[in-house]
Amino acid sequence: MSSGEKPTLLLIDGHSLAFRAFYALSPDNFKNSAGQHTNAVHGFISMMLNILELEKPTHLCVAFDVSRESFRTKELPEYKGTRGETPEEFIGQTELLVEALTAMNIVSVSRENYEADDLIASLSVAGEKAGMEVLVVSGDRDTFQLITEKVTILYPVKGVLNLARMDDAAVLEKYGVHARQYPELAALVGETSDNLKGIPGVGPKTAAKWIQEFGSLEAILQNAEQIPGKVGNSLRENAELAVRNRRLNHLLRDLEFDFTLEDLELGPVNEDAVSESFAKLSFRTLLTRVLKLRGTNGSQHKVISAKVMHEESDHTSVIDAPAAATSAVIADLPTEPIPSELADLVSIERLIGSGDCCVHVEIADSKVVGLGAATLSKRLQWNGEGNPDPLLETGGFGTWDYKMLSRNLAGIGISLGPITNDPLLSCYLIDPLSKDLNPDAQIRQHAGIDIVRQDPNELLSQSDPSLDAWIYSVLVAVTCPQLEAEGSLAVYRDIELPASAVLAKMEQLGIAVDRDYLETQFQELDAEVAKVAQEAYAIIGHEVNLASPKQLQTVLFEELGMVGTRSVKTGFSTNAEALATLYEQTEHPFLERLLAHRDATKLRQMAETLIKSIEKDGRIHTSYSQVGTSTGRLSSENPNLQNIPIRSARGQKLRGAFIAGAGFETLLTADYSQIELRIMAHMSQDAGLIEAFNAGEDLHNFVGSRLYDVAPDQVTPDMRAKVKAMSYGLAYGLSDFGLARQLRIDKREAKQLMEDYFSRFGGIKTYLDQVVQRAKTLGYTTTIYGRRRPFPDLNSKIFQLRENARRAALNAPMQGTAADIMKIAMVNVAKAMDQAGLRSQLLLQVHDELVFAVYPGELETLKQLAVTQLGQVVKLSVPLDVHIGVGANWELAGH
DNA sequence: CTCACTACGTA
DNA sequence: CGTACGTAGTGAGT
Repeated sequence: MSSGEKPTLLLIDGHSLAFRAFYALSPDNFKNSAGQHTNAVHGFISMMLNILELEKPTHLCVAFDVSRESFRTKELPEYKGTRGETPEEFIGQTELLVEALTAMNIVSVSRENYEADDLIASLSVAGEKAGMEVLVVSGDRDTFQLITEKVTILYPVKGVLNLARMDDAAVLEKYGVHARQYPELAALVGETSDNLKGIPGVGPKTAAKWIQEFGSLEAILQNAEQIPGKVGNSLRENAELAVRNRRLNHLLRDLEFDFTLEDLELGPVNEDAVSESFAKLSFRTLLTRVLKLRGTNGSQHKVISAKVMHEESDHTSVIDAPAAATSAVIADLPTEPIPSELADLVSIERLIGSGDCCVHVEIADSKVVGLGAATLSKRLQWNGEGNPDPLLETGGFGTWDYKMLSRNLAGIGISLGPITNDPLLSCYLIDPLSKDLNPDAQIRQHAGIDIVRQDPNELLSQSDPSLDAWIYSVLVAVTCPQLEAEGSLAVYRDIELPASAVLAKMEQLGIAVDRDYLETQFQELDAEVAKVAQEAYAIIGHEVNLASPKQLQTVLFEELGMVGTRSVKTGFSTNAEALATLYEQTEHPFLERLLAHRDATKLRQMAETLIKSIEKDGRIHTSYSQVGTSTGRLSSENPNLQNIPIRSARGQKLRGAFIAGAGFETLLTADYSQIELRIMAHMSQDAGLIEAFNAGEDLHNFVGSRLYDVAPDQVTPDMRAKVKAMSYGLAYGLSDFGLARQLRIDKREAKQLMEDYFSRFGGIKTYLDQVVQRAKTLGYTTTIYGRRRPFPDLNSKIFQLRENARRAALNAPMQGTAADIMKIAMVNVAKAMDQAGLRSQLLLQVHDELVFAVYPGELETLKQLAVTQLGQVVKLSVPLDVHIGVGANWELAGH
């Protein structure tokens, strides 16, 4: 251990980690020669080594429970009583683990009557007092009470390999209370895993709210009379439960030990001892890792890893044949040794030859820690020496999920250069419905190659970036010719690839938001929710979970005796449409409150989600999924900025939170009006619809005038609404039934409307029928740019499936073409802005709308540029109409 | 803890 | 019995 480093004490809850390891690895795969299971021991050591590697602690101690009995079970016999029997295969492994730890010179500790957490708590305090940083690995949230500036909990989340760093900020973020308050929250809520019941009706949210309000559990209990409602009663009745829980979850911090902190220091290991111990356990791969990580005070030269052997050569070491971890199939592919240095990779052409080079990058601790490059026949791997960043910034290679990599690299100050290929995108274009868009699944599917990622004896796979890079190369080599054969290579090269670079930038920019504004909105909505809920309860005379369709069914259709309209699986629907119908029938005031409550909770939740999404830069960075839809559209997530309310006045106010941000003048939106209907007009070549778009008249008025044989200015709002619904519905495969339901007219009238429509605009029907027919024959639909979507269900014997497929098929070319056009527009806009030297920024895409931040002085230029670029993407039989909006925020800039 | 279901916001 | 999405809450299951 280098003396300059800050001493760091790592404390591990032995059983907690051993159990996780036990469930992560199959016992069947891990037995020693005596038939004793060793999966928990193996997994534990592997995970421990992983933590040692990442955290580089100087001191380590592992604490175990002696048995289930402790002073806590003496007070409360049922404490932790819900824990099931220890699995048979686990028995004996703790002892083996302690032995192995001893062989590695690692101190393990346990004590009669105390739990491991008490030992950890006491050691943690001791370590902190001695000026050390302390890391605690424990799956027990009670340890959160130990968190201080110096003490961090590594808490296992989802999966074996993930440890969340819980410090005070993380606890506050996740639970809404400070770490020191966490046990008070747990005392109120209860802890199922410890068999501790909490206050009935009190969940983490309520508990956090109270703690925030009163400051402590004690204060809450003192002021219990002030707490209203059911939960208030519950609290008063069960106060002693909380007190008991708090007593039980308090960890002892003053236990003393017969060793000193110095005894916990990690030093070199005795190779023979570890070797012997691991031999008993039949572990082979772990030995290498231990010795490499810890160093040995035994014979120095026995352990030499493959990579070390090459170190003498240079920065980049040639990898010999693909690692043993890959399947035999890979060995069939030609490999040749390439003497190379990092510099050779920078002049990428030499490596590529006629093939395509791909890279795979691994990032950890804000650094590039792994870099592999490959063509079909060559694999190079960086060994960690020298700086690979310039290579990445030069670009000129392919990689999987450029957009994600670009964002991750940007996060650590590296700007990824332009790329040549992204097999994620090519695989998506081949099968936009694919459920498993990951490299291993795709190479199995497209090239029949099975990638075996890890030796079953190894919990933590050794990373092999060049293998990943090689997989990408294979995928590029297989999918591009297929795309070419299908006529969709241009969609890949000219649309998706360039769009991914534009999207990467948009994601990184994010959009500025006004946090105070959003918080005010949230507060208002929160008050409204509470008010409306109380009114609703008063009307029906009792409380009910207004968010529970099931409970609402009881209230509406049993207690209030209403007659349901639409049926869903659980009974009658309680959705807004059904409630509206019920309201027409009964005018019951409860329905009003319920609808208002739904509205307000939905908006409140959105406001909350948005607030939580604001990053340190004061902006919201959504992620666009370029492979998330079957039609070619984008989707937006974390948060979804493509469904921010606009229709209702109250909802629209949320848009006011999105602003241009410091240094920018205003927001500008550019949207295509009725783009899908225009595409329908073009594709169908229906003379009536084409004329409608070229007439310069309001579209729906024009169509209405044709349909009802009146002058355009004689079309009533009612007529216009019907025509509009009809026009849009067409593109979705709307039926007379659906049209009738939507317009609340009878089916006969709806049917008549459709017949009239088709008699005036016959080309549309012909076109739609032809789309479906073609899709039935070919098995897929295409957009005008060649994007395909397969339709396996179009010939299904099951009516429902076939019908669903039919409607989706007739819509896909229109929605897909619109998506293509918008993506091209984005690419062209970005390019034009660049060429014009504009400093304005493209920030968001919402299917048919783009949102820009306008740099001071660029408003007119940008307006012109946007109109031009969006409008001239493609020449159709009807013009592409672009509408511009300008305003200080998204609400004002909207249309 | 995960999943299906219901609900609801957008284009 | 209208296409395409993402998110959140409930309640029943593991």
